Amino acid sequence: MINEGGSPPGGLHERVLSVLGPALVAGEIAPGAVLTIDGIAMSHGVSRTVARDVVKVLESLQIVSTRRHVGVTVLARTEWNVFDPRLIRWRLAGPDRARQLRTLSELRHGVEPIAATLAAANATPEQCGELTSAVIGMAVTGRQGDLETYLQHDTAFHRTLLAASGNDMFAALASVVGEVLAGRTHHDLMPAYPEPAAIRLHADVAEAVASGDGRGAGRAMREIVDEAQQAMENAFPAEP
Amino acid sequence: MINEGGSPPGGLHERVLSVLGPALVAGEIAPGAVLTIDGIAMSHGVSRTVARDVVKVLESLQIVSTRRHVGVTVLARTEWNVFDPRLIRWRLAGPDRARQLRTLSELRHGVEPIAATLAAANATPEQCGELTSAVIGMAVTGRQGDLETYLQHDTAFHRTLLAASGNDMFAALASVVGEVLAGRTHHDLMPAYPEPAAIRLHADVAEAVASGDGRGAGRAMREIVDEAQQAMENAFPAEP
DNA sequence: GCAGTCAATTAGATATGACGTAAACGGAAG
DNA sequence: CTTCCGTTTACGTCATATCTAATTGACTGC
Repeated sequence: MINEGGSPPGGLHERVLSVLGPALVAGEIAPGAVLTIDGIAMSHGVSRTVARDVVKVLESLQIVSTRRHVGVTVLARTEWNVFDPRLIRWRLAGPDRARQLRTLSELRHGVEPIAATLAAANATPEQCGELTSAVIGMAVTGRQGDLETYLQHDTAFHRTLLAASGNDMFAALASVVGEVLAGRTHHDLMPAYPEPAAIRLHADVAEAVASGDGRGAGRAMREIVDEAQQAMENAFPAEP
Repeated sequence: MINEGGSPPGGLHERVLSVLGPALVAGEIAPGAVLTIDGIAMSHGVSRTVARDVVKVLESLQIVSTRRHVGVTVLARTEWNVFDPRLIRWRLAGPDRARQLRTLSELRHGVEPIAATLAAANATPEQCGELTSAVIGMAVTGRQGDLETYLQHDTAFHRTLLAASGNDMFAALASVVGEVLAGRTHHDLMPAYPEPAAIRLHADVAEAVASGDGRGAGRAMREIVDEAQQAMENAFPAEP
């Protein structure tokens, strides 16, 4: 193929995936629907090789399953690997955004207090330093009303804390928490100037972690996520 | 290829994957190591097509990344999609088993109380029924010391509860919780006869969920997972 | 002697054609 | 009407060729 029309970014299959994936998670191709590899190849103007690659990835996300003579069947949402970052990104980009944010927020609500407690036992001195400098950054930019930079420090704080928990799976949720935080500030769910109380609580967490006070760290973090959860529920009221 | 030596199970690439995957998560092929698709194809006696499929899956798990002229690089563990059920299974089957169980147990510790609280608001009458019948099953088989059947009812209880939370991601953790519970009974971490107190707490959760008492459900569930976490930590003391 | 450039090499990415195989469908036989 | 077998279909796998990007190293110029 002589590359008709210019080929901008990464691999071909990524381009196809970035079309098919969102379409699937958005429900445009409903569960139970059946595609064929040749159909995918033709409708996207790529070879079977690429279509196969794409299907392999979707299969590994358990969004589809393939069977001979049947084709590529879209699975029910309950089968999907909803923890895959790619899937999360697609859902956040689609009509499911509000629901996904609520879901992630609830997950965060469960995980972060435990992570804080564990961090108090496992954090390295470097990580403690990162936590406090993140808190300082939050305090400074918060007073200035620079919400964007505030968000960066906030995200760094939570990422460091999750990593300090010493639990792989918690650490892997850093990007998810980042999404929730970003979603909040970019949806005008933050006051023009962050609550000094919120910053104070972050400082409490950092201090408790540094002094090995697991219970205290957990308690302070629980207050943080309680408040965040509240804001999220006010913004996106639960639907039936 | 005329199928030399008999091909028992699913696709070829699954067989290769079931060798390469465990080897990677076990650290037999250390992060930073570089493989080649042709090498994989040859060393497993399959075609490049199959090797490509395998690499695509490993890539989607973010265990490896491929770059031209370089090959297939094993990524650092921090990059891995540690929530993928396949990855979890491989780790549970390898030398990382104890650590993975502890990790999952901590995750469960965070998630289940929240899930119980949410379930109190969202559970359908059918789900409430399933919860109570699971509790009854636990009580009966517990008295008889039939730990295997007890485990089944216990697992069903937690699966139903997670599903009833109305949160996709919590529901997806059902298999993880199942692994933790199974790991516990199959490692002789359970008394010969389950604590009546534990069964009582499950009943409390079911009752609180049925009556819409979110705080009560969360509190009772927290006691359950606290106890479980304790047992897990006693069995696998934290290492530096 | 060092830096910048270009060509050769390498290995993955893609395209294509062929064959094998399992599953579903349909017609024929009992 | 049921059972069985052949046909069809679409994925699984293999093999080969070409394209493309990235690395390496030699070559040139300051």
